[in-house]
Amino acid sequence: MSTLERSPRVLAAIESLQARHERLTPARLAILEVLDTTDRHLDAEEILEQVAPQAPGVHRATVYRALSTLGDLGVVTHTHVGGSAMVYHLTVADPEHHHTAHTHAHLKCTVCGNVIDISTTTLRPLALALQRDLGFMLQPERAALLGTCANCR
Amino acid sequence: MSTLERSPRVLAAIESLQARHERLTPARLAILEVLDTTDRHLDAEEILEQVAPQAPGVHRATVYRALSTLGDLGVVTHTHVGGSAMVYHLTVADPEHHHTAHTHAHLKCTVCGNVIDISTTTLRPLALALQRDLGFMLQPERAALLGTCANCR
DNA sequence: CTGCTTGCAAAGTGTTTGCAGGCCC
DNA sequence: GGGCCTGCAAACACTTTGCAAGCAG
Repeated sequence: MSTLERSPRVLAAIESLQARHERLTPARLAILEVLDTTDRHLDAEEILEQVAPQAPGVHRATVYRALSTLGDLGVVTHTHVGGSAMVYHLTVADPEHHHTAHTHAHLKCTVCGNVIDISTTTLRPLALALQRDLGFMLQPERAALLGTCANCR
Repeated sequence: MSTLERSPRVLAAIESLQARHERLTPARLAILEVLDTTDRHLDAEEILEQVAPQAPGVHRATVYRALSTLGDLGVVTHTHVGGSAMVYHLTVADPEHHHTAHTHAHLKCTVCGNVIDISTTTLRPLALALQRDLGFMLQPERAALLGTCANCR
């Protein structure tokens, strides 16, 4: 009764899987739906917990392997934000206009640990400067910027 | 014969230790000198290796504990650059003009793994924007920016 | 059926901690 | 000589991997 409603983002992810002849397994589907449902950034452990009701018995290692595969496909983005575990989220924002996928960078408050998303457009000037001066091509969606958030100042 | 030459940076660090009534042990001194000597960013394992000749028998756990203490003192800065181990370096650039200590941010190439230092002045516009728009106070020296370096493009 | 995926368990990194003894101040 | 610091070993958090069985296509 819950597998009937599939969000466009999950459908797009499934298409990506099939386009690359990757198999659509219960574990992978459950992970995609967990990532689609949440608005937070989840680490592997949290994903495992939230996958359990949908697909009982899914193993920790399977979560890691699935996330790795989905990451290779570009369906999922992983970010390592200072000190803690890797966090994952869906890459695709809109299947129809995937060229406008709204990627984002991450701020992490070193006090409360919260992760704040910021649009990559905020980083564009910096990215251009780095490219111009150093030939360094920034991947803004994988940037992890540490600091103190407004609440914790 | 090797402990005779102590760089100003190490001397400043020792002063900081003593000012806080922290003890100057062989392990701590050796770590400071290793960090002072190198121009790279070392992780705990590398520090351990390089400390060995100076202070044989120093244990891994001691390195971590010393780095933690030195970090609390502000003498050492630690940065967690995407995916790999924490890296450490001396904070103080110049004991005479410590208000001009040349802090830096870190770029990491996701292909070759190299860490590139950039001056925090490059990040100033971004820092100001984040502060203005979100009240987020960026700590530029702990920023870890991922991307592709000029060589690996 | 074929072989990609999974579950399980074990190993692999990177880091922290409890405890008894040692050494700095 | 008091108490911080260390060595040791074990625990810890996170992630990867070898292998045999399972299921998607």
